Amino acid sequence: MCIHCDYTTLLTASGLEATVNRIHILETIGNNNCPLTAVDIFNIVDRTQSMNRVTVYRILDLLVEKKILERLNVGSKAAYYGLAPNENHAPHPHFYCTECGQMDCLNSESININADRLKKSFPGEIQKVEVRVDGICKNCLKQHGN
Amino acid sequence: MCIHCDYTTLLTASGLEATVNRIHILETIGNNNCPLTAVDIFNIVDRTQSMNRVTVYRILDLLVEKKILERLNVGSKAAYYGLAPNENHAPHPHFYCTECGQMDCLNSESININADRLKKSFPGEIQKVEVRVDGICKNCLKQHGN
DNA sequence: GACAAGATGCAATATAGTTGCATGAGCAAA
DNA sequence: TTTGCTCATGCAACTATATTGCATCTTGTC
Repeated sequence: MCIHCDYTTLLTASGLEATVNRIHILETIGNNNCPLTAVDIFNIVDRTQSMNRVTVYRILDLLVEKKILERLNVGSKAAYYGLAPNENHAPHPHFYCTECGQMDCLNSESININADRLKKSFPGEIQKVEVRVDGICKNCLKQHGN
Repeated sequence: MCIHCDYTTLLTASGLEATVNRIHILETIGNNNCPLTAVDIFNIVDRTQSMNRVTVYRILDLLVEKKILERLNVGSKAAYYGLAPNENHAPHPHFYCTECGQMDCLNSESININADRLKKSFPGEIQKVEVRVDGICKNCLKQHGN
């Protein structure tokens, strides 16, 4: 997904050490074209480099806090992680298939959002607006259809 | 929150028995002005009517499936449940305070969403568009501020 | 009342994420 | 190079959330 992001730079720019584990996790997410759960990430990373489950959770938490990753949520299930919006990635909505559980990135132009009204009147601080489209993906529709 | 919805009618219209437990759960959610977690609902209901935890989960799942309730999700935490959009309730976005975990309903006009483009081009079936605003609520801002 | 279908309860289990504490790696001053 | 510090990681135990299987109870219908 991301041939533009230099993970080492991303990490050091946020004041984090660019450790092997962090790079592996970022590469795993970046090489995938859709967000992954912590368990997915652990399984993929652990195939080649042994890494502790807890370390995965801790790195994910840290990178979300530093806004290098974004956490996406969906019905009562595990959170998904993808690269956070940055100069190479516009913020974009996600599609979640309620049949197969697949999460996909949608084009940033596919949905138009205007939160100006809210931003003007809201008495708290707004950090982000997350848009998730739920439905049934093409593949599942095909399998069910006939 | 909802003095307009007749829960018994809502249930039977979906082909469900209007059991005491289901009514209690719907009343609990409807009387609250913001979405609640399954644990919240269990605690509230169980104070007056003894009800099994599992029953709460099962009823919530069922009512979400029948689109009487909607399930809202947030970072790695328990799901929240609110009344689903219907003739008395326009679909609306939600605000989630990352400090205190409070979830609130926003006015349906506060954010303008246009998904026409997606709906035209998307190859699957779109069931709903969920919008969640994350940030820090007024109260938490005040406490932190000074 | 007897029956069937569906609802509920209970115990056990599964899944996701967190915590506390010990160890290890990397860096920097002496 | 050694010492000491800081931060990263590992491991085991734990918590929170949700689900399953099976037994029992309720409700509506005849």
